[in-house]
Formats: sequence, C-alpha cells, structure tokens
Amino acid sequence: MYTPPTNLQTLADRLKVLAEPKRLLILSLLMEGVQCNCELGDYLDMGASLISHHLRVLREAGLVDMERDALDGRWIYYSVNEESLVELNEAFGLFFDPARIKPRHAACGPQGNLIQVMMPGA
Amino acid sequence: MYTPPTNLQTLADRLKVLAEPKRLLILSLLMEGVQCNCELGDYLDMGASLISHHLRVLREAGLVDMERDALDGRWIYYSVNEESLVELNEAFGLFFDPARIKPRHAACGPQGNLIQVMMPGA
DNA sequence: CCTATAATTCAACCACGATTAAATTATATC
DNA sequence: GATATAATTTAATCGTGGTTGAATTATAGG
Repeated sequence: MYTPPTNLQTLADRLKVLAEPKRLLILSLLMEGVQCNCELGDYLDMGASLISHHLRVLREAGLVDMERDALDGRWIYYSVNEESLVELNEAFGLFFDPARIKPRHAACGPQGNLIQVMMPGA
Repeated sequence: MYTPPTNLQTLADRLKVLAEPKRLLILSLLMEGVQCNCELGDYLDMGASLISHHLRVLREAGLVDMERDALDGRWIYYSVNEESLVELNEAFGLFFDPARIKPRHAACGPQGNLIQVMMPGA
C-alpha cells in the first residue's frame, strides 16, 4: 500500500476547515484586526449563530483564539493564532511544491510493455 | 460591505477540491510519476469509477491534465499541471501569510468606548 | 432578584458531494 | 462485425455539514 509523504488526513482536515467562503471571510476580517462576533455581524450580514458556528470550527482547528473582555465579560474577542498560520503555510508549501513533480514512469500500458520488450533484462 | 483582498469564492473552490483525502492521495501519486487509472487503482484500493470521479474533479479544477496513449488509445495518462500548482502555491502563500495579521483595533465593546472617552476628538 | 445584552448551543431542515454498482463509451484486436 | 479492455458516465444511496430560528448560558447593572 502506498504511504504518502505527509499525513494526508490531517492535511485534508485543515483544508476542509478553510474550504468554506464564509470562514475565509471571517478569517480575513480577523487578520485585519476585527475582533468580536457583534462587529463581524455588521460586516458579514450573517446571523450571530452562524458566525458562532464558524468561529467554533476555526477555533477547534486551532486557527483562532478567543478571549473574554477583562472589563465586561460579555464581550469575546477573537484573533488569529499566528503560530498555526505559520504551520499552515509551511504544510501547504511543502505539499503543493511544484518541485515535487517527478517525470512520468511508464509502468503500465503499451509504453510500459515497450520497456519490457526492449529491455528484457530490466 | 466588506470586500476581501482576494476573490474568496474562487479560493474556497480550489480549497474544496483539495479538502478530500483521496484526492490528495491521487494528487500525491501523480506528483510522484504514477499515471493511469489502472495503476492508481493498484495503489489506492478504490473502484475505478471512484478514481475517475476524483480525477475529473481535479481535471476540471485545472490541476491535472489527461492524455491518451499514442499507440493504444484505451490507456489514458494523467499528470499534474505544474502551472496551476505554482499559482496555487502563490495564492495560498498570499492569503495565509502570517504577515497579514494586523494588531487589534477595539471598535466595539468597552475597550472601544474607552477610546471614545479618552479621545473624544478622534 | 430581575432585566438586558453578548454570545453560544440546540434541534430541525436541506443541499451537496462521496461512494457504489451497473450501464455506456471509446478504442483495439481478431 | 464481434469480442475484450480501459475508462467514463449514470443513477441511486447515504452521511456530513451549512443554515436557520428558538432556547440557553454567561455576564453586567440596577
């Protein structure tokens, strides 16, 4: 059985979290310094419940952190976890590196057989 | 309404194509020089029909190319489209760049009001 | 306590896409 | 033409996850 270079399941999990336009939108806003659910709601035209849902997914993936306001605990501020973003960038860069592309090796089909015919000893 | 830096829908579309472990597996094999459906089947323990499905998705996304064998047209060889992989890498690198993270600006909550109190002219 | 606010959780609905097996296409060989 | 092979397409099933509104939690202030 073929064993891939990196853990594909975890890579796919991370990608799945990000493969959602509204989550990318939220992440983008968080990167630009926007913070709490209420303000996100102003920008995003989504229900607070839906924003909470997406924030939870992002948080469980380790991409964002949350923090209650010290003065008024009703307010929760979200921010992007820089470490996880660095990791993400590295993982993507490694897996989708064009340098990984190797030339074809004709192991099947007539081209593959051709090699057998011309190089019987191989 | 907030306008994100890049087209988030197209970015999400690309991510959605890749957010699938078996497609990542196929892509990984293609990058390592494996070519046709039959051989992929040997490595992947999937039905040919499912492999075809995933290859189609990857092809429609522009990530892989297909080519019929010149000698025996029944065989089809797949390969990774290097250009699209380069683009992908760039797009990911730009969007998930940790340098994009800006410091918080407290526009709401008590912290936000605090600014109003202390700097009424702002 | 009671009310108000910020946010989350819950329950229900719905659509999209992975998966499977059967049918179909395309090509080659006799 | 008839048969075989490589691969795709089709049709049907099924689970996961986005979406919504209502109920719930957590906190603050009178």
